[in-house]
Amino acid sequence: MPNDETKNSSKRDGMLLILKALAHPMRLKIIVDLINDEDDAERHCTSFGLTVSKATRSHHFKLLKDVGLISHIDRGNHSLALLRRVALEEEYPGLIHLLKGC
Amino acid sequence: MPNDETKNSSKRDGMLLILKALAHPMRLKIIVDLINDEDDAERHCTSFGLTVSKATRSHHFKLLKDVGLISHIDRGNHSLALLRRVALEEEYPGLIHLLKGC
DNA sequence: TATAAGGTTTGATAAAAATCGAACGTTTAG
DNA sequence: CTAAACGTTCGATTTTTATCAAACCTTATA
Repeated sequence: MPNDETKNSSKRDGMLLILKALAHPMRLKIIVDLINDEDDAERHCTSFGLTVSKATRSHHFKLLKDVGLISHIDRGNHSLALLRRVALEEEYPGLIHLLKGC
Repeated sequence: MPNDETKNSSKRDGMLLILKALAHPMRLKIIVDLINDEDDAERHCTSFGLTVSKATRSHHFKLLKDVGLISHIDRGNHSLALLRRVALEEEYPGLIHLLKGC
């Protein structure tokens, strides 16, 4: 059974990944846009107005998915992003509210 | 008068700086330690158990101060860090609570 | 099924951050 | 006042992250 130090440290590691993922202007914009869309609609990856190559765009969405901020529906020639709102609220309570105003 | 887009974007810029500052294991540990110290004591920069050179340590504390997470009292041969708890709670409500558990 | 329209992966390059040693500054102790 | 102790700044290096073009993959459509 892990002691408190271990528990805290692993929890902090997860938080660190989230913070790293958010610490980039494009990725932060994506997440904030998704948060501010109350309808929780699936969004095309191209619908965020990002002015980078598709390779770079793909890189950022993969990163956001890998840390659990979004789920990512891959339909081959069609890529959709969806905020993991409920899961995030449970795992990192307050995170969404913190970013909401941005 | 700035429109919403401008307002949001500058608010997001501030948030981005905070997120970047927190997106490093040492800096996150420093802030979480300060948050979990309910007494809001001033802490020696050496008291966080960071295993880096003093130049690097100084670099991280400067960064945390520059984004407003801590205030930094420089007494020449003595450096103290203090969480800007009230200001942070006002400017980024929920941030401290979010990090508290880590 | 062939082709077009995305998205992803790979490999290379560019940009940003972290790190350290050395030189310097400031305070305190002797 | 001098030396010791500690923090900061500077310059150079290393490590990490971001970026893109090209090749490839997946789906939809003619």
